[in-house]
Amino acid sequence: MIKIKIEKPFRLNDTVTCGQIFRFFPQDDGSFDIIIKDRVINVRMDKDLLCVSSNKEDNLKEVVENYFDLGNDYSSMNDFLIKQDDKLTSAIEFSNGLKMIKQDPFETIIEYIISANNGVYQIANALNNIAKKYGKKVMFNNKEYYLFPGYKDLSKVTLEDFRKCKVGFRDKYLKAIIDKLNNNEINLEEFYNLDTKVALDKLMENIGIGPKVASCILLFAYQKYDVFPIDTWVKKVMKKDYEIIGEKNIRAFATKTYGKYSGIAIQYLFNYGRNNK
DNA sequence: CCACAGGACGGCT
DNA sequence: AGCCGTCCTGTG
Repeated sequence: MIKIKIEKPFRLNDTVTCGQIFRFFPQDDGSFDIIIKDRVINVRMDKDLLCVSSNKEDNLKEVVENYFDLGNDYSSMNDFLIKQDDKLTSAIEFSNGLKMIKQDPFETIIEYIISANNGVYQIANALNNIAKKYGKKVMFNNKEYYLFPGYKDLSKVTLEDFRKCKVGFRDKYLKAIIDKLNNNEINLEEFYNLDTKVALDKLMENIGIGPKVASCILLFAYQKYDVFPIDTWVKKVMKKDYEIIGEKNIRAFATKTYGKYSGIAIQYLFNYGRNNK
């Protein structure tokens, strides 16, 4: 067990539950079990301390600080967004301390391909099915967990196998990108350094990845904050609170107003919206 | 049993 | 360029 002193605003609960990640497991004591790449962690806040335990203690502090982006201060981004759109003021005050989680690129790609035309519960279910079948089993606090498999582990998985994991018609999308990765036709590392527009186009060359999915991948795995993933929820908010209708108009508004922090603005809007119906 | 919710694709204009 | 039927699973 390690304890990390929180120096900058951090809201663990909202950060975990606001829709960035799917494979987290709330515990009875209010803590979360979360599967991060090659380990399972348990996290909870105790005043200004983040308490973390894991089945794998090495580099735990570094891994957790990086995962929750604890080293970055979001206050200048927040100031920028409020200056651009004062309607965001209450959302940002409400969500202060919401962090952008840094996720594993491969898992993020699979997560969001599965997310297309799908509900949160089904997405989590499919991911857990895949992990249980093809990922490494880990015992943690007497509970069984499964790490998410890498693309090499999934190279032989057939369309029928994926269907059994309840991914539905997205089976062929998963197989296509996993084959490409195993044939070294895609380099997951290069997206970190690509310009957002170029990276979006490159991701969308893959079947099953459209504008929304590509934006989510860049936002959650590659820290590209200038994307604006437009889903039905965003469309509703834009219509209701901003009287803007249509993807094209929404995108133009977001680019003009939120600019390089568009993706963060969405997180604040969403987190505020879902807690204040 | 039917309606609906949730993005991307592909065929059509 | 834009519109729309289709894909699968789960819920109400």
